[in-house]
Parts: sequence; C-alpha cells; structure tokens
Amino acid sequence: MSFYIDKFHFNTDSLLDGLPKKEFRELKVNMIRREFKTGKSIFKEKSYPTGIYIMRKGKVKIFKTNKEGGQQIVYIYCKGEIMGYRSILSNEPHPVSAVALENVVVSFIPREKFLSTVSHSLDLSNRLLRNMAHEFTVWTNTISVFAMYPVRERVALSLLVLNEKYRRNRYKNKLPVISISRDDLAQYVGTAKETLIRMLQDFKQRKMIRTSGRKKIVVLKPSELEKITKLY
Amino acid sequence: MSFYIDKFHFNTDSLLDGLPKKEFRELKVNMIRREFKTGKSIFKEKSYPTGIYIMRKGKVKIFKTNKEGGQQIVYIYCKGEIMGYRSILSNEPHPVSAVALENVVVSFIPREKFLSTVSHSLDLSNRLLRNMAHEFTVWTNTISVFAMYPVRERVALSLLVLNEKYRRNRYKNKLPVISISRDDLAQYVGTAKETLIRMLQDFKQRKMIRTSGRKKIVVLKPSELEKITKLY
DNA sequence: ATGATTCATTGACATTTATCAATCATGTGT
DNA sequence: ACACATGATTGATAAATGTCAATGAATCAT
Repeated sequence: MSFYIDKFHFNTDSLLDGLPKKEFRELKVNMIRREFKTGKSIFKEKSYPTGIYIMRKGKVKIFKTNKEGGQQIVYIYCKGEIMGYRSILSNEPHPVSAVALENVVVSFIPREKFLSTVSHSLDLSNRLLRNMAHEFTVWTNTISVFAMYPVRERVALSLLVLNEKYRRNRYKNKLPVISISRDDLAQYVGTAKETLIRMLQDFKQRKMIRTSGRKKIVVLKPSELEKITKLY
Repeated sequence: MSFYIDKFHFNTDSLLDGLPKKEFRELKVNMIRREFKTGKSIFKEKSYPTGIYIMRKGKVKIFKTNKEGGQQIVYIYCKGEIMGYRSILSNEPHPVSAVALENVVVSFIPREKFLSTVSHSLDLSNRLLRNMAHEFTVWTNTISVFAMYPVRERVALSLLVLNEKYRRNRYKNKLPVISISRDDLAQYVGTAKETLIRMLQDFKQRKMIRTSGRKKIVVLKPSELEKITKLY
C-alpha cells in the first residue's frame, strides 16, 4: 500500500482550474509572472501580504524564526499550490516567512484583485473553504507528529513526504531525487543537523536510502521507512 | 503588557452573531440543544461529521490518538467557539476526537442544514473563510512551539493560554482557576505526566502558580511565566 | 465516616537528543 | 588541477526528557 501523503500535503492543484470562466478570467488578467532565485525571500514573517502566489515551478520553504535565530520549516510548497492567501483573508500580517529552495516561478495576483473576486464569487469562496478545511487535517497531523514522535520516526516520515513532493521532478522511470540541504532537512524535521545526519547514516546502512553529493537523497525502500513511522 | 493569546486561540465568538437576519434565522431554526457530561465523547477520529457544534457552556478537548494509545491534545474549545465544521466543508472524516472536559452544553446544527446555508450565503462563506484563515496562524504557532521549544517553556506557555481560556469562568475579582487533570495537561503540553509535574513543582516553589486538590491551578504571576516562554 | 480506587507525586535510572569541537568532502572560482 | 569556502560528518560529552516503581493524597461509593 502506498504512503498516504494527503495527510501531510495540501494539494491545491485544481483550486482555480475548475473555476467558472468569468472569475477565472478576472483573476487571470491580473496575474503577473514573477521569479525568485534559490535562497531569495518571497515574503517575511510579520509583513503585510501584498498578494497571492500560485506556484508554477520550484519549491518554497515556509518557516518561523525564533529568538535564538533558529528556523522551523512548517511546510514546503510545490508546483500547483497556492501560497499566502490566508493572511489576506484574515487581514493579518504573515505568521511565517517564505524562501525559495530552488529557482522558483510563480503567478502573482495582487491582494485587492484577489479580495474583490473572493468577495463576490460564492464559487471561489466555497472552493477556498473546502481547501482550507482540508489543510486543517494536515496541520493537526503535523502537530501530533511533532509532539508525539521521536526524531527517528519524524525523519522517516519527512523523507516519505518529501519523496512524494519531489516525485514530479523525476525523469521517466527514475526514482525521485530529494534535493535539500542537511540544514533545511533538519529544520523541517525539527532536530539538530548532527542528529539528522546520524539518522540518515543509519537509514543508509540499512539500504533504505542513498545519498550523493551535498543535497541529493534517494529513497530506495519506502516500505521500510513506512514501517519505521508506524503510520501505514 | 498582557499575553497575546490570539496567537494560540481561535476566538470565533462573533462568527454567527453578525450574520444577516435571514441566514441567522435559517441556522437558528435548525439548532438543537445538546448536553455532554464530563468525559463523554462528542465525536471520534475517523468518523464522518453529522453537524456543527456551537459551544455554549464547558470545555472540550480535541485530540489525536496514536498507535500506543497515547493522546495528543491539539486544542481546547471554550464557550462561543464553533467545532466540527471544517470536516463538513472538506467532506472528510474527523481528523481528531472530541471529549467533554467538563459538563458541556452546545447548540448543534445538522450537517445538511449547515452546508445548504453555506452554499448559498456569500456572507457566511466569507466569514468562515476569515475565521479559518486566522486559525492558520494559530496552527503554525502551535507547530513551531512543539517543534522548537523545550518542555519548561511549553508548560509556561500552556498555563498562560489556559489562564486566558479559563478567565471567563472566574468569579468577580478572583483569579481564573484552571481546572484540568495532570494527565490532560501533560497531553496538552506534549510531555510525560511526571515531567509535567516536576515543572509545576518548580513553578510552585517560585510562587508563579498555586495548586489545590487534584485539578486546580491558579496562575499567580503571569509575567514571570511570560519571561520563561520568551515570547512576550 | 471508611475503605477502595483513582490520581498525583517523588526518586532512581535509562534513553534520547543537543551541543561542541574537530575533521572531512564537495563544490566553486581561478 | 588547485586552493578556498562552505557544508557534511564524526566523536565525545552534556543536558533534557522519558520510564519504571514506590509512596502519598484526594475523591468516590457505600
């Protein structure tokens, strides 16, 4: 049985695609293509949102920074997903920061255009509702994993989630290649880099994963990792 | 400066109150008063939602259960808040369970009635959107706290949050009394009961809190607890 | 009021995870 | 190909947290 990534992934792909022509055109007209090079900031915690971002290419990490300067990655956005619309709806500053993990291309829709379409489109409004409601499931799962599971299980789970997220990038018939630095992965798992590396070494010796270079990880035996998570 | 509970509390009080008369009446007609005694289950993880619950009296814990039977409390609902509507909107089973922490009174609105009102009321739809968008802020904060902060800080923070949640119950001029078992509090903080108790003992000796009987905790010096959380 | 039961507390100890320092490997620019 | 800079890895150790077992205190049913 395959890993049920839905519990840890938003999957907003079709949010705008099935929209009635009128609203779709209304939003599309206001879209601007924007690019962000690897490592560039897209928006910062506590700043006020200026618009929404529809992911076209690349990956974006969403994280919070604490007093000591440490970062906790709470989500990684992929192609098709929509970022940054919640703070616009609740009229609050961004609770998190966003940085490009790879070269990123997005479609940007300015705040006011988005808001005005939402405010008069029951269809869009209901789609967003359904979408956010599903995201709730993702957040509760994430919280319970962080609060209850030991590092080893969190690493296994994170690799499985990332394996699905990076699946789209793969070449025909090839296994997905997770491309992420040890620092970022540690912050995603919520542990120290050294501890993360020890877990990866262990998985490597058990032939569950293979690593190469500085930031490539290939999952060889997802089913073994699933056993570790005890979540299958 | 007072503790900013908004970051850890939904506050859905006015969600239905300001609604246009028509929709309000439509929902009100379908409300049923229901009661749950302390410890009774309101809904269970993986079951399909039958309706929404508007909290009128008491407290409800929302939690996930893991393989080993352990529970992680992810939220505590208070008077005025609305439970259980997200899973209805996303048409998914409940990702969490709900159990009454005290004797609880709710107004229950059956699934279909709620859905039909949402589907044709742009006003209600937009209110729910704003509401869920704010909740997102709460979830990211919760995740980063669980992932990055040590037990001592999580206990201090949890006491501050609960202090606000229990504020409404207090008698005139009296300090709020947090009424919760050690087991529940430990599950809310995400730690072992014994570890929690040691932290409480420490806070007691420092005169930050007072305890009495099995499940009463009074916060004496919130500002000292705030210092511990380093979040003020 | 009394005994039974459940829950809270304490202590000793084991385990997990973080931290610090040193070394190694990879990728970069020349 | 070479040296530099950055990130990855390893080892030793400390700190945080969990577990188990024993004891004490509050609540409940009679």
